Amino acid sequence: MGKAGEQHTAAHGTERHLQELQEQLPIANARKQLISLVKAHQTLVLVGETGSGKSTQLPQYLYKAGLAEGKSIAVTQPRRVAATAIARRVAQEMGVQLGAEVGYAVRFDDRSSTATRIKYMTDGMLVREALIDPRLSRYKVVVLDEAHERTLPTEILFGLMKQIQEQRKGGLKLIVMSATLDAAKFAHFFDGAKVIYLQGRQYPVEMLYVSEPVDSYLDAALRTVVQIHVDEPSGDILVFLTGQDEIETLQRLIPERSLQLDDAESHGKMLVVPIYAALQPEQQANVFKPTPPGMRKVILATNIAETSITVPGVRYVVDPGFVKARSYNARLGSDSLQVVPISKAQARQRSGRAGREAPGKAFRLYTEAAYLGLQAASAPEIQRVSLASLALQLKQLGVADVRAFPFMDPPPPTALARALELLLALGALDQRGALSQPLGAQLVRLPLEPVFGKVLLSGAAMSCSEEALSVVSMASTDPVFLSSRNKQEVSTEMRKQFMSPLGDHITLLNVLTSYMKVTKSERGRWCEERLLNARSLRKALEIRGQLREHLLSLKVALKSCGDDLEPLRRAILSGLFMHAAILLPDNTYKVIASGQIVSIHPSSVLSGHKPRCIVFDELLRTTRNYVRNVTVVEPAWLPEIAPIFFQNKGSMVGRGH
DNA sequence: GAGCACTGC
Repeated sequence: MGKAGEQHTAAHGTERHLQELQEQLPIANARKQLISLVKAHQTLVLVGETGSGKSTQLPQYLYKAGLAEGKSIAVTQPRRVAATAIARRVAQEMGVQLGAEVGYAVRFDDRSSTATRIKYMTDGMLVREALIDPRLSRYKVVVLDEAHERTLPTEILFGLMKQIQEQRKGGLKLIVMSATLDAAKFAHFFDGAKVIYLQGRQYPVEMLYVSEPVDSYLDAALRTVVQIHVDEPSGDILVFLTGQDEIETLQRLIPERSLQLDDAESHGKMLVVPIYAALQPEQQANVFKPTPPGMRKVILATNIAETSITVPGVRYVVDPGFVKARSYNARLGSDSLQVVPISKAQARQRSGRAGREAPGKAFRLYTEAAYLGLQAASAPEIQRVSLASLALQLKQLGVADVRAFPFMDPPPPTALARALELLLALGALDQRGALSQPLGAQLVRLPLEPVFGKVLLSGAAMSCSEEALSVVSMASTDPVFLSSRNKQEVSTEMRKQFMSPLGDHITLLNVLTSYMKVTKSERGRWCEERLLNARSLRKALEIRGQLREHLLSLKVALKSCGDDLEPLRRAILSGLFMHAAILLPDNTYKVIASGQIVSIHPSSVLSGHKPRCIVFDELLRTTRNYVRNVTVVEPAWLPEIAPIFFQNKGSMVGRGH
């Protein structure tokens, strides 16, 4: 096909860049100014480009200037790796032991002590600390980094900080750090906080757009990769795709296409490496291996390469402009996963990946007009997810009326109403809407969605805490059964040895129970032979251990129900009753709570079976409404286990045929 | 009888 690539044209420079903004400084030159600004203002909004050093340098400046006043500086990050990596680097720069003056705290890993004065942590960890100490009294300064990502915990911290600042009357400084231009919004929310811009260390990236919209972005991506390979000097190519399927397709097509190229007209061979979250760790490691001489690496990535993973050596980015995003329908209580256009902020983030080490080029497989038509940023998480856990935490934080909490962007009223209804139905709230004792108070301590917390606590009450621990831990991790189209039959065969006619939860329990009996050194191989995701199982076991500790501290007896799994299934129902469904004559199911018609997902062990009544974890809308992770229950249990909820639905259960 | 992006406590 020679050089017949996409027609790309250069951008005309209409994009507003940080460089054009006033007061922009390299952080080292701004040191004194920053310190005095923090002294003078209660809240500061810091906009820093990539590589501005704001996350590593600023906390050190403030600490050395004595602004912690004997207390500590908390720096939050949305991701564990960032929190731990930055803490290590800062400890090294300051020449102190990690865990002494500088430390970090993330789930399963606490490297902090009473001596820690600069504490890096995930935003969720700071929320956990606030649940115990709502005034965050051990901190003098809180830094909310990557605020533009608008994660659910950071969202809570925004409102909480506003409240604490009133209570502590200037006793707590807040610094909001953002990589994008949302500064005005943050500043406005925090009553006109001072905004500072910091210069970064990023090389220029040339933006290239297609001149006409493309029919198929996958085709266009393939052609563009080949075009770059033929026309451009050395440097690796990063392609953003929406999922495993697309990655596997291009993984097959790129080598086929490159066979048709003469080595003379291109720069050696292309080495195609995939990267996505579900990929096994050993294969993930391939993206970090240096590109062999005379070759060009083509990285096929999901969104994981947008923020979580930085691949070295990338000079060219190919961006089709789409992402697979989850959205939550509060009214129906269902999720859907759809391929949608990215936002301008995401487009900038993606193209920025070409300029980490040298000037680069970004090939956008959409027109410049299309770019200008994208929404500025994707909707914050709070607009897109179930708010049950958030509402529960706000109650613990002393917010009597969660609707009146100072949200930066208020969540949809229906979503908040649904969350409160669910908490009431679970028994986590009393009739006045306060946290119930002891259930509500126990649920808020557990690092689980409230529905799964309820499963666990009911399991404990029904003398099957050991089994409930396993079920809930397995439900909290990524799928354990590896799925790849080519290994389909083997995978199904392997699953049989764990399969239970009682459903997926019991099947998952069987997997974890077997896994726990395997010696540590054998576990990797054991998983490999059975096509099980080793990482998921390792994580499930970690979660299980942590939850077990929680049960012990709640003084809950740890018991096993042995072979009689009825109490366990009742426990599962006691948390998931909103997701109970009854068989209809046409072999579909009707969700009792919402009236939705659903089918059992073909990946479920119950697919093809027709139990009269089921409960499930998740309702996903794709080609149909599918439910996943399903357990068989008895219709008669419904009014026993959730009497208030099923009082008026009794007749419907009876009709269940 | 399909096909799930990514985080986190």
